[in-house]
Amino acid sequence: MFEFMSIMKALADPNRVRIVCALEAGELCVCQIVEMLGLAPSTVSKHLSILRQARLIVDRKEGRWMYYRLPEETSTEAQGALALLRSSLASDSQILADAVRVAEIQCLDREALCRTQTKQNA
Amino acid sequence: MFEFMSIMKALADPNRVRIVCALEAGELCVCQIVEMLGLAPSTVSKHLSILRQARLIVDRKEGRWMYYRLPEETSTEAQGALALLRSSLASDSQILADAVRVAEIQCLDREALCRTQTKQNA
DNA sequence: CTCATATTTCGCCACATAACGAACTAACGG
DNA sequence: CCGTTAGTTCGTTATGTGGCGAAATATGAG
Repeated sequence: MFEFMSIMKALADPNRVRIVCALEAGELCVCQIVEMLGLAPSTVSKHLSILRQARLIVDRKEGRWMYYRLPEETSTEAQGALALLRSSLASDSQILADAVRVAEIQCLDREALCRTQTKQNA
Repeated sequence: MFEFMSIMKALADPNRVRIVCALEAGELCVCQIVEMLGLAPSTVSKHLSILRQARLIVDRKEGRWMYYRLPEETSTEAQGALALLRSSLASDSQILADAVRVAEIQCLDREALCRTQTKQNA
């Protein structure tokens, strides 16, 4: 029950749902998620922490950057919840708009967002 | 997104999750749910209202009593969420204990149960 | 009609949570 | 070393939410 409740509470916030759905396309670093949501980095970091504790996302550190992605393996409850998100929001307008925005952000990265990242993305 | 969020918010409270799971066994009237949760009738009524707005439960009025049950037909999102609850909490200790308690409550005379509550509250 | 019963609505309080900015930590480049 | 950059943690604030009791509503009994 406790684990299930932490998953439900994690997914009871629209910004956290948007993060999870954005990660369907692949891993993102924090600054990219910050740009997508238009929230302060500290706020986004808190959201990511809540999603990670619910085992809905996993992280990977690479130098100064922190990358987040959906887990390959996690609890049955978390997998079920992720499947529910996928089936319920696949054609949601907000989620689709976010996907477009994320694609733009990944291009913008080369110019301005994370300057040092230009080498890696090029 | 709005509908999905209302479902997630509805299921982000353990007492509401307990209500939905209890209704797996069949419909219950408000006073039976009140007895199971041990909360004030006004609190339970609010929970039921939130679940109903999320289309996770439906109601049926019979005289002075209000019966709640799981919907035969509802939104795809709600169906998926109910399925997630079923698969995630089928063997949860709290949910199992509630099922036993509900069976006990159903054996009691309904009017006697409500009369007892009234006297306790008075 | 009036009274009792079952449920809901309202008003209030305590606590949880989402947001921000500031301060802190970690990693890289001089 | 130092300064810069990416993230996190901390402190504060505003809003949301769950709880209760009292009042309101609706129905049935007398």
